[in-house]
Amino acid sequence: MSTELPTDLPKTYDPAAIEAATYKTWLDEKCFHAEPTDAGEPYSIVIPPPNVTGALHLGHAINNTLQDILIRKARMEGKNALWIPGLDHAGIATQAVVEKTIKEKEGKDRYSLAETPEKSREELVRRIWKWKQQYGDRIIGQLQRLGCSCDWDRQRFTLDEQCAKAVRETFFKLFKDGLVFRGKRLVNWDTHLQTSISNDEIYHEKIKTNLWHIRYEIVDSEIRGTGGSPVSAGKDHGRAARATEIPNPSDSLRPTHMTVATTRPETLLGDTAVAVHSQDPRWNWAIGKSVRLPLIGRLIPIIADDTLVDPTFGSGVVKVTPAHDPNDYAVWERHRNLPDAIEIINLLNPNGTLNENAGPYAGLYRNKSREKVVADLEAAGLLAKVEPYETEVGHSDRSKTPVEPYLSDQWFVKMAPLAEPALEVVRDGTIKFFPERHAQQYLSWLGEKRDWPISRQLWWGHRIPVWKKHFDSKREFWGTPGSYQDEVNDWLSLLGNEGIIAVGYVHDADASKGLQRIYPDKGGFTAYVCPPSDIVPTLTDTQVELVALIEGEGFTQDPDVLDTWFSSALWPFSTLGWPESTPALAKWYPTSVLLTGRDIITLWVARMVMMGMYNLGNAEGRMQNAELKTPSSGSSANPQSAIRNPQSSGIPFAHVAINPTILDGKGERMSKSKGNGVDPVDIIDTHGADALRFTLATMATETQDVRMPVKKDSQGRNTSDKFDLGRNFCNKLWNASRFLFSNWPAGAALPAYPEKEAMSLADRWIVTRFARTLADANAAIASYRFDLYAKACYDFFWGDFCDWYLEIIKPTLKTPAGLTSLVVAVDVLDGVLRLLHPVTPFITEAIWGKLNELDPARLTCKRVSKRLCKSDWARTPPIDEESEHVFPRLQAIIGAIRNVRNDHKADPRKVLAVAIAAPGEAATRVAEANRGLIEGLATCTLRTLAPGAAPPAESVRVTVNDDCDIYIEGLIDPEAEKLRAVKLREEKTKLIAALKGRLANEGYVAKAPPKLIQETRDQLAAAEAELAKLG
RNA sequence: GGGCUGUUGGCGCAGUUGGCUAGCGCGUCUCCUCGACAUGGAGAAGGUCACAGGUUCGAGCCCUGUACAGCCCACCA
Repeated sequence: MSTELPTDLPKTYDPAAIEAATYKTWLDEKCFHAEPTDAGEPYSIVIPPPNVTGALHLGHAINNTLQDILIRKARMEGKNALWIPGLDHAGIATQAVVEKTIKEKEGKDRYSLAETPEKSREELVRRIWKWKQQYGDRIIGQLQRLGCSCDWDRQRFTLDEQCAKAVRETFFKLFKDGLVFRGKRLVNWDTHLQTSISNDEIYHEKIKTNLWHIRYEIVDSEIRGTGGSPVSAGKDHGRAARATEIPNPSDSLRPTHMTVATTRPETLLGDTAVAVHSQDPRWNWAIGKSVRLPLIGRLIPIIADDTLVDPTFGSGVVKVTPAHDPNDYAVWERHRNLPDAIEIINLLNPNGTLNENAGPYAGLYRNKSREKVVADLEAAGLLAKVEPYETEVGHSDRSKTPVEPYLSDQWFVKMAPLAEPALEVVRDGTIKFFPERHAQQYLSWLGEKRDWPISRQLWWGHRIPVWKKHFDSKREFWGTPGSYQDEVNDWLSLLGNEGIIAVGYVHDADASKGLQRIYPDKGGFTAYVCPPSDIVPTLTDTQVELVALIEGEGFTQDPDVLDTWFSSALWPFSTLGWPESTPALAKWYPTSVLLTGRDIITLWVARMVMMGMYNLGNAEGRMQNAELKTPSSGSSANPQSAIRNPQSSGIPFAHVAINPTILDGKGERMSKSKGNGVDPVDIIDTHGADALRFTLATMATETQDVRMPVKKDSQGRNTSDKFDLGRNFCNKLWNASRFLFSNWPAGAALPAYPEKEAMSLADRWIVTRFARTLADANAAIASYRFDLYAKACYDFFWGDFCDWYLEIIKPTLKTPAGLTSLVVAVDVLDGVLRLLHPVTPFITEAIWGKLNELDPARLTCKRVSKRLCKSDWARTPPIDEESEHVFPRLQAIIGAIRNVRNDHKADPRKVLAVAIAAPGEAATRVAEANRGLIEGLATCTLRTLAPGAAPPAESVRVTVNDDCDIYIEGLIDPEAEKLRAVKLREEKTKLIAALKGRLANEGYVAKAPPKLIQETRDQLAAAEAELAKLG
């Protein structure tokens, strides 16, 4: 492997030469594998499982790089660190992609893959598994190229057996607790394929049609109640202002009709209300009255809905067809539990024809029904106006036919009881977001507590473990062998030979009542049963006999599958073996942190918290929840009890770190569907994995998105100059190491680390700087500021270590005296390698190997493992405050001399004579003691002068550190010198004016901290002294 | 429509509880191949911190408003 590096390292770092071999070594030596019995406190992360839809892009690369930084650091800190990798089956997206390729290659749709529908389903699922294998492997390959230190022995897939168990357990638990229910939902219905489709599969087409204005007659009778209060979601619409308080037109002026405009007149057959704005004086007097529905004469209420209705638009009246329009459906939902609740009427058959609710129009297709309705309206004189109109109509991507909003029965999860505790743990700080502002999105979304529709009309996913059977009568139900009602639990059960094989509820024939715990009575009903998860933990293989028992009774399984996010929500514990109580679960749950993008805070993060608390919160956790909800009641409540124990609350993680979104050069989000994703492997090929990782880390600021302009290289790969930053840094690291190695004493081990007294000022300074850097880096990573971590490393290594320290020790390294510095330098390099390893694992591991090769005795030290990834995190060396204070003064002297040289265009090789008049004896001694350092870096010969001594003739003066004069001889360029003096004088004059102004401000002198005022005075004095010297 | 973010030298970005002459990388300009590195070294130029108010002794930072750009979610009878 990489330790077999050639003794003469190549001049330029070549990532390709070491990356693959290094990664293989890590795998071979199981460096990333963790066992619950391993030593160290637990530290764990679960990967946000990438979709198997396609390959990873840079957005995944940044997310996984940051996770790897945390895991590698934790591992080096001696923690029992586990990073669980895995993939998401991504229901809709994956099935759509595979169906599309089948359609393109074979011209078949999913129903015609085999002779029977059931066989076609099996065939499609088989083919998607094949796809999953192919893309899953590619994704894993990408993660490994990136250097991710996942425990590959624990790889999971959201559709694998273990995840299936977690899904079954959770579903049954929810079902049993009455949190899964059957409800109505508008879906996008493809009437041609007779299936629902997702939003992604809809394209919009501009259609020229008409806007029909239809007159509805106002009827004075109230259908129910008083019309209720205006429903308003907007915070500004005053609830206080009642409709009746608004002055109305006098009765005689009130119109007798309302005119509504619609592009779909046929839907009026399903209207169940018309809505107006509560503050609209034209109409609010009518709230609570009714209108007569044209053509069929049904009376429907006039309601107020300030969310739906924009009083400034059109007539200010909107017809409400809850079953056939998403907005109108929202109206129905909003009013559902209010006095002015409205009906919901479905007009559509699955094939797109109107059903019996459409009365005389039943059986007609969309266009035919529209024509007839319009004609009938016209005949009845109820058509006020017809104007041409252009609108966008959603079409199914597959059948190319218009999509209908269609009311269908779906399974839902009741959110309110699950959401409340999940809200509480974020509100009370048990779970923290980084950056904090992202908590807001979580809270506002979860706060709506909208029930979660979990069934999907797909074949790829966890099939819903519910079987149903329709019974015509109670008698028929009791005729089913093994069926009985459970008196205690209030549900029905089916008995097999060995006990209960399923429990469930019955569903009233009246669909609007939903699923309830009622017993079959008159008429027909549907019974829904779910086999308990302890006897049917998965729905595969071994459980088929039990399933057969249920089906033997004439029950059929729901054809739908669960929403992908259902299994994703269980990810933090399903990956650790839940529902079994495994050692891994005990050790690593809750996980330490979740790193993800902000777009899935709602879809994923919130649901993981909910399901974690629901499934793993124990009695103690729940009790604490209860206490928190009523803080005033407990007189003896001590403040400590408010801090919830993460273990008992069941939360899946305490920290949620949100990484920025990567946008392309045009500012658009990278995604597979847009095709603008950049494969990280392309960047790894052009720049190396470490360069990619390092650069991505510097971009992980607290901002919400970063732009990544990419270009094609000569071989057609995507690349970007941005990654030069990381590549150059790696090359610098490589060469600095190479330099130290080339100065290694031949065939000898290094001497012991020197005592402080034996170290030079520069030695002590660089060690101190490293200590500061390490502290900064630790703090940065602890707060998930990966950019600050990378920057601290970069500035220290390049700026301090290479530019200053190595340049200082370079001339002396071959001398015996220089050996001390070499020892210090190598020790700092050792620390730097540890510090950088989490972000640039490959190159640091390679250099580490070389270091061990040169100094095998190192390996006997406890802190050094043969592999850097298994070695200890850097430890903090002592701080030397004196060097920290003095060394920058020497840097300033050198900088000033270099500056003057450059201004005078002196030959860089010309050794100048320089005299320093340091301000005091101590300063003079420091200059003397570091004469070699100054002479070397400023290319000069140095003598020191007593303060105030006469300056050498023909010299250029420059003052640094306020009071240290430097005289540089041998520069004969009066013109340049004059320019310099003029510029300097200008600067000082300006500065003096500013400082004087500040001190003249009475408020400043009176209120600013004294230390600050003194500083200002000192500066003023120095500036005035300098100006005086300039003459 | 709701939520969020950004606006700092040519470009891409830092700037942590307000406090010295606002930093970094790329690019530009001058000089340098002297044995770690030209994916390099030494230096330089370049910014009234989007705009308008306010708070303060003091504002890139805090408050209010405006403009522009963008992201996420929901989408118009």
